[in-house]
Amino acid sequence: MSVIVRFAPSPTGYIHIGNVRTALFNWLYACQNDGQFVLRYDDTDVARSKKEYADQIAKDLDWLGIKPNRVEYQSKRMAAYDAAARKLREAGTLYPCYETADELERRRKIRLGRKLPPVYGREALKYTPEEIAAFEAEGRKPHWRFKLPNFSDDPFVTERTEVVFEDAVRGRQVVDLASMSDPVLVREDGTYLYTLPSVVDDIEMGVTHIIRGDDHVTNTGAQIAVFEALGGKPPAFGHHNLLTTASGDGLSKRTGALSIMSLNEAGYEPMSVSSLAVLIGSSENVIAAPDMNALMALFDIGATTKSAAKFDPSELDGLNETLVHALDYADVKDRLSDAGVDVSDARAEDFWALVRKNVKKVKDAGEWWPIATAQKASDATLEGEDLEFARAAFDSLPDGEVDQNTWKAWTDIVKADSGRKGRGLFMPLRIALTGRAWGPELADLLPLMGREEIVARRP
RNA sequence: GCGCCCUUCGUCUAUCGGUUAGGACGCCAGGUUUUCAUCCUGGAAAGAGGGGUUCGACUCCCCUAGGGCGUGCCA
Repeated sequence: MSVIVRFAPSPTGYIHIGNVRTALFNWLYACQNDGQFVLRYDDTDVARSKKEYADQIAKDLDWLGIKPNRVEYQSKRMAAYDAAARKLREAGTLYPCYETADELERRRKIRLGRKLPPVYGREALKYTPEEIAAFEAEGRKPHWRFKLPNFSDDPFVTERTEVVFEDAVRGRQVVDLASMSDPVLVREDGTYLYTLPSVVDDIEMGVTHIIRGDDHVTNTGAQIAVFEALGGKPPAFGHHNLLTTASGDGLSKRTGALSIMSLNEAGYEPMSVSSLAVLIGSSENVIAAPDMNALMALFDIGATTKSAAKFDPSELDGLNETLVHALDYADVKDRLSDAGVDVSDARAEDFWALVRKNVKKVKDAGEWWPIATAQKASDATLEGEDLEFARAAFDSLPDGEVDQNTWKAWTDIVKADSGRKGRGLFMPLRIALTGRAWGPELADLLPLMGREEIVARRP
């Protein structure tokens, strides 16, 4: 049986590293098993779902290298859900409830006050036809709950109350349905909550593995019950651990700075984002995988930890740096151009080979381009003895073409003239030439600059 | 409140009763670069607390503390 997985975001916000972790787990699992990846927008909540978000999610996934084999929108599949709901109503497992939100809230509080789990008491199952008629006469519309096959009010009737499933990361899981409320499947306005559409789609789309965050573990019990009520075979499950921020809070949808979109805009490589998202919280070392195949080789859903992992955005910097240091010119040419590097200049390729070791992001190379190739006023200032030293040094620049040997020849002369050496010798020259106290190898930078530029930078 | 899960260096983690508790990132130091960065080498750094069980516990059990998740007409 071929593997079919799905990533089912609700387009109610931008996705962040936590969401993308789930997407990547699914994508990698599908790739490892020669399977299919379905992108399914869970957009049944019409009030909060927006096309803008759905579009951005698609872009984000594409940027990361996730190419869905199939894209679906739940908002376009209402007929299938209607049919499923009808089937459940006929079987008597989907029943109408007329409580208002306020009433339910009141009951929850009462149960809480009695130190009881705040589960729905199935009051709606006991309505008389007269009561229902009265509700309808008031103009009240019902919402519909799924009757969990969990317990009976009759103490002599013993029904199954536990759902057991084997989880790919957490092992054998037991969910006690007795501690859960019958889930609402249909809202008062007739729209569906995610539970029913999700199960209907998983069945109809042939989903074989559901890989998602472990905040869904308890849900899985009810979902398996819905699968069975619909005559479907529950797929395999794998619930990965969740990420928390450094302060220990769960990642929420609104942590804007951590959205994939903003990470992209900040200049991070997609593979550094993917590497961190996939490898953190697993027994694999967090390293920068250069491409998706390398990451796939590292990924093992069974190696995921069960406890929440702290996600530190600054880890991205280190990962990105090692990735960038190994990037070839061809890989970054377009982006260098965007960053202000003149890629029509013959020096551009050498420039990249030299400067990549000194940048954390590809776009940072843009700052070095004018320093390396065009006259740029010095930012840093030299004073006193260093200034005098530098001026004298520039006057003794050797004649002839500036090549890779020039730096050595030049500094040998300057060293003999001034008696300076080491840091005292090089730092004033570096600062005079580049305006910075750090940067690429000067021996290689000089030929890029050319004689005119060097001379023009005499402080 | 109730239920489920979790707790090893700063961080992500390995260990499946007997180890000098290992690795990676970060950090520190040394080396290379006659400079900074890059690169190389080395180092410091951990079993939440308390009870058990056992010849022996990071590992098994219980309690406490801390954390995550769930408990929605959200997904």
